[in-house]
Formats: sequence, structure tokens, C-alpha cells
Amino acid sequence: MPELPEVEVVRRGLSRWVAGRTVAFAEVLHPRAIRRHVPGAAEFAGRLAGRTLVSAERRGKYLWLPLAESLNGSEGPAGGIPADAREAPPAGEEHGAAEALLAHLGMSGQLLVVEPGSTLEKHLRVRLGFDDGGPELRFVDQRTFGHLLVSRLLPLERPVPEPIAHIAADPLEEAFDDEAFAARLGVRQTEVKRALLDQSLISGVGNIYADEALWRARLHGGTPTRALSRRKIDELLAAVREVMAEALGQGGTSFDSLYVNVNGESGYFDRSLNVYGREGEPCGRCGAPVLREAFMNRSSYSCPRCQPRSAT
DNA sequence: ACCCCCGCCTGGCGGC
DNA sequence: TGCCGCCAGGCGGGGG
Repeated sequence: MPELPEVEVVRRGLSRWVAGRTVAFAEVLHPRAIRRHVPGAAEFAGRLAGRTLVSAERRGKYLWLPLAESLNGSEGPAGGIPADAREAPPAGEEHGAAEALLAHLGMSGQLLVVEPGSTLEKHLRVRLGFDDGGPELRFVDQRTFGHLLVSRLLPLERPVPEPIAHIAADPLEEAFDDEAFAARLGVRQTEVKRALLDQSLISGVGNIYADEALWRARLHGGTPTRALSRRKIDELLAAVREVMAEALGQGGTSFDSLYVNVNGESGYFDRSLNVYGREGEPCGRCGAPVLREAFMNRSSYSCPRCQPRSAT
């Protein structure tokens, strides 16, 4: 279940293995995977053919690859070498990219870099081949919550694809404004866990890292945001960043083989989770059994002693 | 405008 | 053993 750290691991893989390469063909094997690309599968494939994937960008859980007209002018050498030596230029400008290939992995999406001849994955949805004859990029997604599309890149200070203009900066971006976030929490009529999951306030935080950050900050998710002091909000943001940085250091969280990084290796941060999925197990801080509560047709996990409902 | 919550989709698995 | 139904997840959009 990819959240921000896992998506960042994938971005790095794309940056290393795919950036700078030119698409020879795109093949859509399941129309649902491109359902948000309104003009449809044929248009999607046509839009990508011949374009160079300039770089790999991320905001929250979204990934995008700015598109340029072919950089090399013509086809590269056959059996080409992966673009691992060069970090491609940043989004847009240098090559005038005004469009991007946008991806959201949903809960089971994978972007795999594999040899062209290799066996097609059972849940393969979209396939991109390159003009250098090197490894393909494959979008594999069992539960089809993820999707790909090509869209316009908005000419902002940091260009972002049009469909995600409403997604807030994530807490690992320099552009994330702690003070503005705190101010918005101060006037919201909602609970802190709902706020953490609201991608228009802060992006990239999913159910797992919300629970882990709340545990670290000793906050119950049901606490009204207006009850939080500025200091407590700072603690919470620090906790979010901490848990994400640790996960990133370990290559992302993985509970099963559904999540793998761009080369097919699983992360293992799940061994480090303190409360998520640990109902009944002792809290690592105080020993009280971890509590599981229903939340939005799923679950929240917390320590009943370290995270009392009234804490501010 | 703000906030809440349903529905989307699939496969693994628990229970009968 | 087989089948049914529940559960997981992010997020768009509709309803209140």
C-alpha cells in the first residue's frame, strides 16, 4: 500500500531507469487504468509515442514524468544503456515540457522496469516500450485503484499536472508551510486524523502513517483540530516527517508482495510500525495493549494510555 | 464554502 | 472442500 515514502522510492527508481528515455510505444491492456484520461486509450498511446520522459517528479502520492519532444532528435543505439548515470533536468522548462504522464498507484499499483521479452504480469495494465530497446516500464495493478493519464502541466512556480492542482504540498516539500497548516487547523471543524488524511491540507499521509504519527505525537486521532496548540501541531508535523523519513530510509512499507519498488524489491518498514495493525500487542512505550477502533469503514490503531482522547 | 462519507474494485482469507 | 461475504486502501464527488 504505497504512501509517500513508497512513492518516493518509486520516483527514485523512475529517475534512475526511465528519465531521459524516449517512448517508442504505449500499450493499454486494461481501459480502467487510464479511466481519467478522458480522450481514451488510443489517444493516450498516441500522445506518448515519440515523447521523451524528461524527469520523475512527486507530490504526495502522485508521480509525474514531464514530456518533451524527443531529446536526441532520433533513435538511440539499440540495446541501450539505462539512464542511470544522469539525473535528468527538473520538471519542464529546460525542454519546454508542457505536458506530463501522471500516475497514482492507488493501493496496489506498481511501476516495474523489466526486460522487454519477459513474461507479462497477471495484472499488467499499461506497458511502455522505449526506442533504445532497453527495459520497458510496466504499470501493474491488481485492484485497479491506480491510474495513469497524460495532462497539461500548469505553468506555476513549480509546474504541476492540472488534475492535481488542488493537492496540497506534502510535508517533505520545501514549499510546505507549517504556519499556514497550523492556521487552517485552527479554524477547521474536524478531527486531527481526518485533517491528516485530507489531501487538500497536507498530502501524502495515508492511514498507516497517520496512525504512526499520532502515536509518536501522543495524540488521539479524534481530537478536534481546534483544541491543538501550535506546539502540539509542530510536534505532530515533526512526527509525520520522522516516520516518513524512517520509512524512506528502509525502502518503504510492505505488508505483502503487492507493493514493490520500481525494480520489484519489497520494502520492509512494516517491522518498524508501532501501532498500525498491532491490535492487542503491547505499546512499545507503556505496554498497554494497542486499541483498534472503527474509522470510516476501516480501522484506526492507537495506544489507549499514551493517546488519551483529551490530550492537546 | 465547508465537512462528511459513499462507492469504486479485486483478491485473500475467515467462517460456515 | 467450496463458497460467501467481509476487508483493505485513496480520493472524487455528491449530499447535507
